[in-house]
Amino acid sequence: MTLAEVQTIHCGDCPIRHRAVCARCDADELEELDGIKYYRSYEAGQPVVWSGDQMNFVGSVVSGIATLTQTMEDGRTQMVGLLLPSDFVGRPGREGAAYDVVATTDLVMCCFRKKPFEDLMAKTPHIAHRLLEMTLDELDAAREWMLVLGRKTAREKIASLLSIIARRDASLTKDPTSGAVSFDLKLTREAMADYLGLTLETVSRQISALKKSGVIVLEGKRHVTVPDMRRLIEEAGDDSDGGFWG
Amino acid sequence: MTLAEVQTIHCGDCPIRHRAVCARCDADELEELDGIKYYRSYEAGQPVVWSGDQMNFVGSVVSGIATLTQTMEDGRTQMVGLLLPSDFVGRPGREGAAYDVVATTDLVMCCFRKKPFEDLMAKTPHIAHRLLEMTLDELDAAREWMLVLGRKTAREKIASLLSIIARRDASLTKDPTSGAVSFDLKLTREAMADYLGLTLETVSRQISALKKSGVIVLEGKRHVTVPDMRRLIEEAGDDSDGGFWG
DNA sequence: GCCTCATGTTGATCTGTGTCAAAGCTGACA
DNA sequence: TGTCAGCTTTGACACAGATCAACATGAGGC
Repeated sequence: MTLAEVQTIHCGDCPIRHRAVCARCDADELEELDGIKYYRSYEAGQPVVWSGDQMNFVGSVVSGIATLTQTMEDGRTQMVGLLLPSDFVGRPGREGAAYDVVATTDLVMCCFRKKPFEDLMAKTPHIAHRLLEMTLDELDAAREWMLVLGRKTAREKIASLLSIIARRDASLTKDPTSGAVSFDLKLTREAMADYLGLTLETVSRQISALKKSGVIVLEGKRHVTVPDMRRLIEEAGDDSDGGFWG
Repeated sequence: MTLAEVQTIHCGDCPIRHRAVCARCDADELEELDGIKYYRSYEAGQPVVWSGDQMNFVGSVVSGIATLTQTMEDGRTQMVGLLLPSDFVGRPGREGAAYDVVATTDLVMCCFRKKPFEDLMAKTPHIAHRLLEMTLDELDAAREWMLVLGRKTAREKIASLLSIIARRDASLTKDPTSGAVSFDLKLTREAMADYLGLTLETVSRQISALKKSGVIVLEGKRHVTVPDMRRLIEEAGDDSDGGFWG
């Protein structure tokens, strides 16, 4: 299924609106602006927007996860953001996207084309304000990540990523007596390397090192338990009070 | 002069409005919203907002330059953004700023407090839209910089920074026959290192290396001439078509 | 002029991370 | 059951960039 073939389906009842656009407004605002709400579906691995394409819509993730990546000609790649449900992407009217957006799971987005989006912005100032807030949050997160990329050691980078995942991951479990936290790493070592500006070998080695010093406990390759979050945060250097994942 | 002592002066005629907030709207919009426009002045080196302070206003730079930096307890610092005239900063109502904002030259800002700012956003949707656009531009620039920090070599980093400065610097001169471009580097080697996640020694060495291979010509320490921009962009790996500086 | 201090350059050496290579593990599938 | 492919770990080695140190340059003040 190519980008061109993606179905565009009108929807009269977008489940995302209360979390995303309307998170701070009265319930049913959007329903009154009929004809401007759409779904789009993408399969895992499919590009949502490819760097250089016209990005002619604004979309909010309903379900699934997408990654934002930048790539150099020689193949070096850097992940620059994640889109989780309720996050936004898109610059209607902007020539050429700045980075690739790829669905890493099956993905559903609620999309607005240029004109309806501009109408929406003009008619509902509180939605415009909420969008600005969300964008500023993303900007803060991106800037925090710049410190990780520019100044932290490999070990600190891994610890930063783990502590941010631990804070953000909704499916995490917490042991009430010990306070230990566990979660599934949904990333390959290579994906982690792309977030952190490292090689996958270095990621693997540093995870082994954190395991050996007892900061984390691994079951299998992907299930992580953190016996003491403070210890992990300490390893991260400190940041870790907001972060890349929102 | 401490932050608390900064004068807050009502102004009825803010010269920045057409470049910043109103860049895409009819001329005199702001004049009709009297009583919500302010100036603030800062001396070079003075903090505008210190990380952890309440950031209780939104400000647009009228003149001067400020830097945004993040610092770790052990002193490692990473520059995460620049504020040039017409740029914005601030999150009214947000507890604690995410990073330090410091005036690096004498600085004048046009500021809005929380309430007037929210009124402005509500009453003038085209200004709200313009603010969103500007914030999205900054987000794109931050993400582009993440590629530089995470994946580029020292030499590529220097070339990236120089080509971005060459594109952004208003005071640059261009030789009409040869196409050579020259400008003054307004940054110390240390500041460049903080942008690029390097040490100042590495910055110095790589500048010398670029000079030796003829990509740039130096007069004194700070005046740079680029005989062939394509050559510099090639050295940068490629990105360099938007960038950190706006 | 001379001193001082901030900024910049260069050299020698060290080290963290990349690179290349081999082998282990796990789940899918025939 | 065996095989295969993708992911992960681990080792040996190389190298880019950090660190430590010495010296150069240039502007400002006396």
